[in-house]
Amino acid sequence: MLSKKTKYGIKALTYLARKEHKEPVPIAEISKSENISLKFLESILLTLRKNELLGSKKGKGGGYYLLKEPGEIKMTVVMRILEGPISMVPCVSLNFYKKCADCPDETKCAVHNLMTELRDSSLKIFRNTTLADLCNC
Amino acid sequence: MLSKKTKYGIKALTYLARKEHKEPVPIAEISKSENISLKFLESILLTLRKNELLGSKKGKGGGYYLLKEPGEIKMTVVMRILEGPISMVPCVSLNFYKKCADCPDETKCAVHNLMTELRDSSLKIFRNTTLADLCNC
DNA sequence: GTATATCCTATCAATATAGTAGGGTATTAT
DNA sequence: ATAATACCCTACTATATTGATAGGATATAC
Repeated sequence: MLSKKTKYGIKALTYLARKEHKEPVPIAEISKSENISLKFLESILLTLRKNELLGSKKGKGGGYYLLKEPGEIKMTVVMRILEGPISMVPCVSLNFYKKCADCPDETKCAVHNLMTELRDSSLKIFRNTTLADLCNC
Repeated sequence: MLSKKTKYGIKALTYLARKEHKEPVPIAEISKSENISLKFLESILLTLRKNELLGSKKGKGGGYYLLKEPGEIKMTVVMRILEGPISMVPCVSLNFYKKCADCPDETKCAVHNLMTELRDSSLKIFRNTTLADLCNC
């Protein structure tokens, strides 16, 4: 299952991307528009800022804004920040690889091979999709 | 993340599929060979039996066996039994559809559209992969 | 200085996961 | 028949994650 964190994060990013002007958008505005709990959204946007997807401005007239053009933001990056590894098992992860304790030979493991295929197809989609693509829905 | 339940289930099914003869295989044998906790594996095989993927025979010389040819068992079926819906969000699920409470228009939802694409590519893989394919690793 | 808004930490209830424990029941070989 | 084998079922538990909520600290515009 996709976590609400990721779901809300993508929705928030899309909301920001749809704004043509680059002025900071307050959390409350996104929260209201997208029906997301304010405090929960706050922590999500904080994560996105710490991972250098968003910039922020404090005080009156402050809020969050994209640091790059929507067309420059790939979903691989977004997914890894919010949801974690693209792979469903650590033994096929490119960025978070970890050997299975129970599995003597990865190349002969059915799970490993199936999940490798799955990861490849997921990666293909996430790599070829940017925030800009998601705005044209 | 893929649950251990699914991981172990697939490994067990593959183990059974690799046996050429059709004699029942005791849980203990699979458990030992695949390094899976006996009791946990027991509950997994029980699930697979209840979902008509496996048959069982009690008593001495008993055990579990496949009810169909490995080439007849698609991974869509296996995954839905063990892991649940293929889709990462209910609003794009074919078999477990549920509308999102927070989302007024699915067709304009970035998450919905991204996850639909993802589901399609996952389905394609699971539909085109049978147990027989996983044995040739 | 006050209203606005982000930033940061801590807490919490609910749920799922990955088992473990222990016994009960059915079947089969002998 | 009976002992051995293996399935069947229920309940429990420890741990982690999720999806929040609460409260205050800090920065900025006016």
